[in-house]
Order: sequence, then C-alpha cells, then structure tokens
Amino acid sequence: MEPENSPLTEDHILAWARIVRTAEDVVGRVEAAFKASGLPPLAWYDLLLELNRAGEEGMRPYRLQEEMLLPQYNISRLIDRLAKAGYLERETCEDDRRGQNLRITGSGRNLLRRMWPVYRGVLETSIGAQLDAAAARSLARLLGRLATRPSPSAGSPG
Amino acid sequence: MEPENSPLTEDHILAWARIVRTAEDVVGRVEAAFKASGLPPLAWYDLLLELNRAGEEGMRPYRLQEEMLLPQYNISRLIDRLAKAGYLERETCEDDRRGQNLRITGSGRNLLRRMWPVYRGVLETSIGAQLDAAAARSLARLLGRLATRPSPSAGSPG
DNA sequence: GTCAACTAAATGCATTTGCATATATTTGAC
DNA sequence: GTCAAATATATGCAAATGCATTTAGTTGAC
Repeated sequence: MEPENSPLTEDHILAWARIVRTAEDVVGRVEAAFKASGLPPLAWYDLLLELNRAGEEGMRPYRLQEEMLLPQYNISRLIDRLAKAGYLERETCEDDRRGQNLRITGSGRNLLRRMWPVYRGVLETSIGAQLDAAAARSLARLLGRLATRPSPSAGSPG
Repeated sequence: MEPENSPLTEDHILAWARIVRTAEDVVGRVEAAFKASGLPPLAWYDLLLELNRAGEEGMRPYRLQEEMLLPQYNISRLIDRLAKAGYLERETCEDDRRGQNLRITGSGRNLLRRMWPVYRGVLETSIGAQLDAAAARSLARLLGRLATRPSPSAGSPG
C-alpha cells in the first residue's frame, strides 16, 4: 500500500471537471445564440478573428492551425467553407507555391462585427454576471498556468 | 458615448478564452492517450462513470442526458454503441414502457478501471504538475460560480 | 543538378453529429 | 373513458469530423 503521492488531489479533479463542464455549457449557449440569430458557428468567428488580427498581410493555413487547435484537415475544410461564403480570399503564396495566403474580406469583417454582440451577450450573462473583475483576474491567472499559450482568442473584433 | 458599464472586463474575456483553450487542449490529450492505448473515446468513459455511480438500480437515458450535457439523439446513439460493445445492458422500464433502464455490465466496470489510469496520467501532467493543491482549490471554487451544476464528472471509478 | 526527406494543403471514405421528424407511451382535462 | 398535449426514445438524411493517403512543392545532402 504505497502512499498515494500523486500531485492530483480531489480539488484538481473537481477543477478539471468544472473546466470542461463550463466550456461545454457556455460554448453550447454561444452556438445556440448564433443559430438563433441566423449566424454561423463559433469556429467561423474564431478563424475570422485570427485573420482579422493578421490584417492586410494575411495569414497561411498552417499558422491558423497552430493558433486554433484544430487538425490540419479540419482547418482546410473550414477555410473552404468560409471562402465559398465570401468571408475570406485565398491566393497562391508567392514565395511558397505549396501554400496559399488568406485574407479576410470586407464581408468577413462585417460578419465579425455582427457576431460579436451576440457572443458578448452570452459571455456577459454566463461569466460577467457571475464573477466580479477581481475574481475574473484570479481565474485568468490560474488558468494561465494551464493553457498551452496565452491564447488571446475570443476577443472582440474592435 | 455612454460609459461602458458592462460587467465584462478584459480579464473576463481572457478567463473565458483560457477556459475554452484549456478544455480543448486537455480533452485532446486525453483522447489521444486513450487512442494510443487502444481505448474508446472519453464520452464512453463519462457515460459509463455515470452508470457506475447509479449502481445496481441503473439509470434512464433521459437522466443521463441531464447529467452529461449531450443532446437527446446523441445520448441515444452513444448508448447504442456501448450496448453493442457489451458495456451496458438495457431493459424495458417496468413502470414506464416508453423508456428503458440502463445498467453497467462487469465488462463496463472493467473498462472504466482500465481507462482511469490513462485518464489520470494526462491529468497529472496537464493539471497536477501545474497547480499545487491550494491553487487547484481556488480554481475549483472560482469555476464553481460558473458551472451549471456541481458536476462531479471526470472522477475515478474507484 | 538529382534524389530522398520533409512540409503545406487537399481529399476519399467511414464514423459521428445535427436537425427534423417519427414512434410509442403517459398524463391530464373533461 | 377519450382525446389532446406532453414525455421518452429512435431514426433518416445532410453536414461535419477523423483517419489515412495523395498531391504538390521545398530543402538539403551529395
């Protein structure tokens, strides 16, 4: 009967359970809100937000893949749908003919602007209303130790 | 220019981004670890864990649906697969002929026992190694204000 | 230059999900 | 009892995902 010396306490497990639960719950609400407003899914928002940050210079698919944590084939098809919907443009990359460069279109920026208030509304009631600024700060700090990278995702397009 | 009085600060948004990022990251690692060990996906574990808690009495699908946050059709099919794999038994419910009662089988309990060490291993390196017990406690508390319900999910079958 | 090893992206096929609807049963109003 | 409304579960079909592989281009050793 070796002493259970693992660094995993009940609280660790509880924290983990609540991370997943909260993420699934809130993501579900966001998706529902988007749908109710006739808007596309959250993944579209995330991808366009990245492209928006990249600005005029644009961004390549393999970079998107690193930023968002989606598998390569999934990014490839997501880009396909966004392109077909006119929210981004692709052009063959000059200095690397294997790849392409992606740029958000005006229509894409407009979509971001329409989606953000809906997204924000859910976050306000699901998170803003539950945690004061100090609590939010502590939470963000604690999670910062777990998150793979700073991950500025989910912000506003403004 | 009305004063921006929304209860949503930068830290709220950052906390949210990190919740989602961490959940996706760690779930991804868990799924990968299961696959690498020739084990079924996390959803199977979650469902069986619920059934395990329900014990001999068993549990009905609509209750599972409330516990896990999956849509009805998704639960229905998940149950189907688990039943085909022999990890649970269904029998028509005595007092409500619409429904069925589900019970975990010995094989199901065995699967839980084989999956837990793998799951736990990922949690140890992804969470246990990053947060001491006190930090885990704070994190769990903060998240408790957000999570829909106490959500004891993800624990061990022991 | 040439060729193997590597990287970027796309794609065919099976599985899973989402959505709407179907089926079976129970409940409650009357 | 009868019938409409509500509840529990299943399912057909379209869209999204996972997996393995393909295609195309780049890089570095020689």
